Amino acid sequence: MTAIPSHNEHEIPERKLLLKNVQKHVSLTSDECETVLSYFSERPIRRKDKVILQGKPCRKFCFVEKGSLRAYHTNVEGKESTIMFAVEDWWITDMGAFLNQTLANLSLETLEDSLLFELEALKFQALLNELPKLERYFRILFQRAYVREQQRVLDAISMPLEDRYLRFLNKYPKIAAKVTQKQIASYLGVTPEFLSMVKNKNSS
Amino acid sequence: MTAIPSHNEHEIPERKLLLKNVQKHVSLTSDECETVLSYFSERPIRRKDKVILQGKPCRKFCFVEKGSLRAYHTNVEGKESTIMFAVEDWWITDMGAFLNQTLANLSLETLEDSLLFELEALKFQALLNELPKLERYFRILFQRAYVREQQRVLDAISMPLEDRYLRFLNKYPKIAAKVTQKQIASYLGVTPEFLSMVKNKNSS
DNA sequence: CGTCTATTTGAATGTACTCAAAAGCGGTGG
DNA sequence: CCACCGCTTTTGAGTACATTCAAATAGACG
Repeated sequence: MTAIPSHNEHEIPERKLLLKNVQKHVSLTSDECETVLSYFSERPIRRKDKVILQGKPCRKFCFVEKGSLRAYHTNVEGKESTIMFAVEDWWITDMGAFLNQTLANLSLETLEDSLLFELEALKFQALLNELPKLERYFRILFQRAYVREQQRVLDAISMPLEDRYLRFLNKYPKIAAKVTQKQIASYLGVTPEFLSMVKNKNSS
Repeated sequence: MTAIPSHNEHEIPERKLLLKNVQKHVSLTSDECETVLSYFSERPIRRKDKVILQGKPCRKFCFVEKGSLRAYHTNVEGKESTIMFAVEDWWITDMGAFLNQTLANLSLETLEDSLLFELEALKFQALLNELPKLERYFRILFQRAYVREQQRVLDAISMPLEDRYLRFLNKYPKIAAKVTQKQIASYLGVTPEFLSMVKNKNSS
């Protein structure tokens, strides 16, 4: 029999992006760090695997410890719209469905082999009750997410595609390097054909 | 000389939408209610007055006790894009500028005579420090705002204008009743001419 | 009542999509 | 290592969506 690698009791907390991320906004004792981690389950997951399926319950709020994911909606005609990408050190889920515990409106799939820290909806509540100081952490998180999405709405309704594309490249260079142009097109809300045209129109 | 109406020391807290709104998510003692109110300044304001000016500092986070407002961005060509409307019982500001204390990217104007409760940026921090339980309130507020904006992005990039228009009417009937069609067009990101056409195309 | 703005209508133009096909690229199996 | 396969990207023609500009009509407000 081979030895089964056991959970390492002496992990260096600094190596966990999750804890570092939380501690950007609230300080935690090492006891509190352990408490936080105890609410999460660590999950290695392979490229192109689905974490959430549109139409199924959405139970998890995911922190990306390693790797990258894409959240997208598929409409009745089968057209995909990408809602967000997440790389290392980001949170991702179908927040609407997660909060209200309704069926997911989005699917979530990995872009590469990844490592997630998953938080169940009930445990999310329980964690906030046990460590109320985390309310501040999540308040700041959602506040920023709100500002970002609002800016994205403004971009979508007020800027021409070329500007939006360049802005995306500029704002999220790490993401741009990992995803296909088709996925960027679906994030910007245009067809891949049109994005290709706009990109290449200057080089005649 | 006419008598100057003095602040009423015995106001019925239930009459304040602000306190009722907070208490939807966290319970407050009557002392805490007074504390909350002490951080705000009450401001009556007339129709079409500006609360925030694009390009100027953004100092206030506004709760609409009465009336309604519109937040919009004006681009270099002078085209306006409406970011949000707020009616009674809503919060509104240029959140990005408010948070980072940068110059406003949006203007905020009333649609009618209104009554605002204004919270200064520094007082926002101080209030959260004095009453940490409000972190939860704002966490929930921003969490929902995030979900709404994300849904709006999805609508904007995936649905035809007619559907988006009908959805707007259906989702915000109170707002739809108060604003012009031109303002709705600028919220949806199209010209008023085109919105008019789409609305009337079925009645040939 | 008069003025100012919003709404509607229409023609011409530009933006973005569909469908189809060719070219490029990456991964997989032989 | 190479050849094939599937998917992405590009290109192009034709069509639909959305804009600009202009002018007429309708409403709102003082």
